[in-house]
Amino acid sequence: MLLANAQVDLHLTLVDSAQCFGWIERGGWFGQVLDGKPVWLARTEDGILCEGCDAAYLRDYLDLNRDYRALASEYDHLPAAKRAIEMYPGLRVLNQPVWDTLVMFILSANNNVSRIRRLCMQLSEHFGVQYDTPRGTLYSLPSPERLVQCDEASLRALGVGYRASYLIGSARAVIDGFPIYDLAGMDYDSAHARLLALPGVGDKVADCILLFGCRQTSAFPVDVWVEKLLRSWFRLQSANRNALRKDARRMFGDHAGLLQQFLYHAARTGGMTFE
DNA sequence: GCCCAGGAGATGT
DNA sequence: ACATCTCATGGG
Repeated sequence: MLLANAQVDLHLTLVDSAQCFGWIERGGWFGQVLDGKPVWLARTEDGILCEGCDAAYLRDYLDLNRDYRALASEYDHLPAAKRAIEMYPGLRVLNQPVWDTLVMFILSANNNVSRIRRLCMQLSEHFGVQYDTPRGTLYSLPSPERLVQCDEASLRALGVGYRASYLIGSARAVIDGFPIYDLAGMDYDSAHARLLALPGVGDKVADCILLFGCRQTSAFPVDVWVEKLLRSWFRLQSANRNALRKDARRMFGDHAGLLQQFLYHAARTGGMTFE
């Protein structure tokens, strides 16, 4: 299946942007299991080649139904914001399966991108479902049901460290009825507050789950890079990261989180420098 | 050895 | 409400 006129840089969006950690790259093809289906993507001159899922699903996952030029124009009054969006025309903010997003961002706490990716792979290869395809083998992340069967020691053996108990505890909560699939339909403040009940989920991880897994486009994750850029580029003087989160949402509006991804990437990769 | 990484949780004030 | 500590692990 060919997805025509797709304005997306697969390597930038799926690998470099640190909003997901499960895609593997092999010979120009990108592979991951999405909602129980092994998916392979590749760029051609005409668009995105896709094996394993239909066009509507992929368009939604890659957020291709959104006008990112219009997004940039929402920030005409904030030059640094507009510049960051226009600097990366191939970067999109993904709409990912919420459980996978929860697992990945529990792993992300106080961790670096390359190691998060490695832990995600370890977890998938040991406890996920294996899919053999003509292009190679892919592994899903473990389901909540599989994860609660793991003991803490076996997860620590993979290198996840103190996050082992968080993974098991959040899996338990989901099995016991925590409404992860309702978060997308809730107002932001309610959804954010509910997520804090899960072990391993604080203010920042909750915002990542809402932004990358629940279509809550105003969710604004504040990590070390975002704190730095908010103070430097936007002169915010909020006392701490929680206050920065609230002030940034107020300043950037309903699509604050989409902007956040461009700002984060510009700061982390040096596309825009600090003074 | 040190500091850092898409921080969270526990404790003390 | 806010400040401080600890928690694994690998890389620079």
